[in-house]
Amino acid sequence: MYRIGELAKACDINNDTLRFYEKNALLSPSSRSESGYRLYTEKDKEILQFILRAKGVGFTLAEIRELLSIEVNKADNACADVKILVDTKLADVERKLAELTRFQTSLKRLSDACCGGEESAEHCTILEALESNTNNVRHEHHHD
Amino acid sequence: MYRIGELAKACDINNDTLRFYEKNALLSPSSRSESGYRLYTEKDKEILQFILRAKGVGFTLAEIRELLSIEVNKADNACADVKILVDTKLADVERKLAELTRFQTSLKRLSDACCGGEESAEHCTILEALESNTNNVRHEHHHD
DNA sequence: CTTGACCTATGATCTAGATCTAAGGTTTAT
DNA sequence: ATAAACCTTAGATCTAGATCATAGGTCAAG
Repeated sequence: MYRIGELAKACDINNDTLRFYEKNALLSPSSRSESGYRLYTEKDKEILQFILRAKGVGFTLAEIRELLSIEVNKADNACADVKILVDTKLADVERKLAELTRFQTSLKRLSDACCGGEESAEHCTILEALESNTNNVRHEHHHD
Repeated sequence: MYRIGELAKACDINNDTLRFYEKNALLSPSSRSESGYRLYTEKDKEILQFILRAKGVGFTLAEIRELLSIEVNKADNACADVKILVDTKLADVERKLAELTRFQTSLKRLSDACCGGEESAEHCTILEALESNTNNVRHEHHHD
């Protein structure tokens, strides 16, 4: 069992952030002490770590609340609803993955162009690096 | 040449957001009309689209400002500085990619468990789905 | 039994990012 | 030449997310 300060320190966040997450239905301590202190279990800690990771990749707290609410349960006929939610988030994640992969490619290209190869780019910005692998996406150049 | 309203509409954002980006050194119109109207070029539009995509994958405006400032120039001896910045962002992107890939795996697992296979999970949450491919990362289960 | 480090609750403050308000100038169409 | 639809500026407001301030209860150590 962790008290609020212990859990906060273990996960490198502020005590108040834990109270904030509780008020916003993201994570409640499994119990309270006699005198009202919050008591968090190991499981609570895992949920918190999930929240922090999800935040780190750009999910909003509202989205994280949804993710945490997912309960795939064969006995439950709300299964279709869950599947829709999961598949929506999955599409979201995959869109981000695709976009990030483009950034990765561009940044690699810039990194290589820089200081490295003797006769590479004479002048290159992230925009140009990105453009060179994005032609087929959206723009129609009508430069005639 | 786009006027502010035209560019905003084309990119589905608010006029005020463009003024905000200008004030915050992210994107300035290439010129002004006689009467002071902002005039944006096609190039400006590309920068804006870059900003919007970068935002979409979780870069802050401050980070985007840095990315836009990257100018790999062989004639410029600040090249080492640029490389450090680029490589820092690259590491950042790759960390996000790894994390997102884990979410993708977990969500796929949930999606498959749900409604699909007749005898799959009886009860499964995102946490459990995530744990099952994260054992080697941090937790030590001592359930004996 | 009191000091200091912790905890409680409520409500205010801060930041980033975006949008809105107010007071007025510009352009286009009638 | 005037109404409608734009544009300008400066500054206020809003949201999400987090942190701080205040006033007080709890608890371990001296």
